[in-house]
Amino acid sequence: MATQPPSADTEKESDVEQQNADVCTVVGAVEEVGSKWKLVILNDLRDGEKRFNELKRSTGASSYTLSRVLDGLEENGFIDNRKELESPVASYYILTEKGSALCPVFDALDEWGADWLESTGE
Amino acid sequence: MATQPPSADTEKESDVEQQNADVCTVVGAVEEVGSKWKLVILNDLRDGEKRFNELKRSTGASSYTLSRVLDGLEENGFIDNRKELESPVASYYILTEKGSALCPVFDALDEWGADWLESTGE
DNA sequence: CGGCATCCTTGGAGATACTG
DNA sequence: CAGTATCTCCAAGGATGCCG
Repeated sequence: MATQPPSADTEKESDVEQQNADVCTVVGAVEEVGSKWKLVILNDLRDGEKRFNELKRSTGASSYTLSRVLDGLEENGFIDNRKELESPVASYYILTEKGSALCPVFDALDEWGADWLESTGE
Repeated sequence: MATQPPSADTEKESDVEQQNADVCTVVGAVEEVGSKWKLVILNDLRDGEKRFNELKRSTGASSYTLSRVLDGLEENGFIDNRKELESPVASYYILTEKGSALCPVFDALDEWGADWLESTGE
């Protein structure tokens, strides 16, 4: 794939631009959910609906971080937020279709981890 | 593992410690390969052996970053480095077993991306 | 060609405190 | 309980330059 015409004289590092933006869907996927917390939180929501503080406990994220990541995930359509204004307010987070579609990824990750994480001597 | 006794009066955010370190293998896996470049590079190496500059082109990472991530990946046993001291030096990177074992993850990621990335309107 | 040393900018993320 | 607002810190990562 001669994607790089060698004719380019100004072949600086800054010239790569965004040619890697859509190399393949994996890259795109990574760009969207490639951060630690996003993965951790989404994986945590596989169990089903969870509350803010539940997630805080299970993931270990701070309120600040959790709030932000949750916000981002909702914006990108990975999760859905349902608020109940009853007693002292309760908001539940749950995976959307888009988010649930990531389950195979987590399964694969889980399987890999089971196979290699232990023997690596963390 | 009741690491968090609800009876704790000093329930500060800093008390969570590492109870999330081994919640499940997914978290562990994410800790190891949860960064953008690691995923991107590993995915790129699925095609087979590649040279430094090949990776630089295809991933769009700078030499500095690439070098570092590659180094980390090698340390963790994901990839293998073969250097040929011929003419102007050539080093090839290739996935190890451990690294190849991640392929299912990338496949899942790829499939997900194909399904959802386009319709999301990047 | 491969890749390390340096500088510098950004944002991810924790601590803490405060509000509805 | 569920956030939001700040402040701060540090690592990730890009740009450049240089060297084997």
